[in-house]
Amino acid sequence: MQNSDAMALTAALLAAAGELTQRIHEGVVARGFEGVRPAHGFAFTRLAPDGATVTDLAVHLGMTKQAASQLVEDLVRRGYVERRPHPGDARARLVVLTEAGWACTRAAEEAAAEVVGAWADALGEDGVRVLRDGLLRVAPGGPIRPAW
Amino acid sequence: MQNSDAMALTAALLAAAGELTQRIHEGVVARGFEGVRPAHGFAFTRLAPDGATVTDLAVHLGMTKQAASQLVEDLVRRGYVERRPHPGDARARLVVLTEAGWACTRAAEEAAAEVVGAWADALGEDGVRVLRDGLLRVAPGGPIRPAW
DNA sequence: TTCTATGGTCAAGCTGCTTGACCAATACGT
DNA sequence: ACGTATTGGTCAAGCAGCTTGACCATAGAA
Repeated sequence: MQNSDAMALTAALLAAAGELTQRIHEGVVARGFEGVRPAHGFAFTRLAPDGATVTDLAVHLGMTKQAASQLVEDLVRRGYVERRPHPGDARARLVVLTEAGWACTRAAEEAAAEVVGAWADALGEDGVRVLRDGLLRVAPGGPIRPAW
Repeated sequence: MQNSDAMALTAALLAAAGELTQRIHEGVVARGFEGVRPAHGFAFTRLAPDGATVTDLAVHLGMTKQAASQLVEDLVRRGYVERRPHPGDARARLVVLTEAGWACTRAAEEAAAEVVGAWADALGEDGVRVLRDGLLRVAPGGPIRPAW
């Protein structure tokens, strides 16, 4: 295994991650959701089950809570989430998806499934599974946010 | 294949790409090269063989030529590259690595090989190869720059 | 020659993030 | 109970890295 192969793997990983993210984003936009950034999508996946606090979001997205707070404020203005009082902690506020937020989340999942489906045509369902499992074994809990 | 699996694959890809990039960067810093960003590394891989123009770099990095020009200016100040007159085109300037630039490139390759080596311990050499080949088949020429 | 395209830089502006300061509510120690 | 430290959240200012727009010099085509 040459050193240069390691760089090639890095480039391939970035290319695949970037392409997938970008195409999902395009799919979401094509479904009529404008003004959303990929980062919003990753926020949605954390908010989806039962909502989360700003601090939770910050940890999940790998940014400061101030930045997460700004992101939430942005999503509130766009109508995708709302802040509700937190049951059991008067300091905290529970950020939950609105109906529009849920619709956008579903759109993202559809778009993602579409792209990955195309990948499955090239690699086979098993190939995709192997890919995903390998990645999970090799970088469990890696940062969602890109390093540069 | 569930929709949510597609999102899991996306997350896994970003995690792996982010972790690899980050660890290479740490390895480079640990080898004594400070003030370099991952983006610089990807610039180096384009400059490595025989140098390149600012416009070439911009295309390779997926940014405007103004941004690439700023990046080059930064690298010049740090002593990693220098601008030479372009043989055969008086408008263009050939950006080439200095000795420090080459040293930094080698350091990055070493660091990358180190991390990927650890991955090979978990997946086997073949597993890593399968990973890389799958990625290349699925996203050839994808963007090096992350989408968010 | 003249007209257009290309390589490069300067300047200004914007976006998404950071650091720093601060307030309100909670948890802990005594 | 009380005082102190910790935690959740926001406001404000600043910064890094990128963008758009304008411009100049050289190159290539008509």
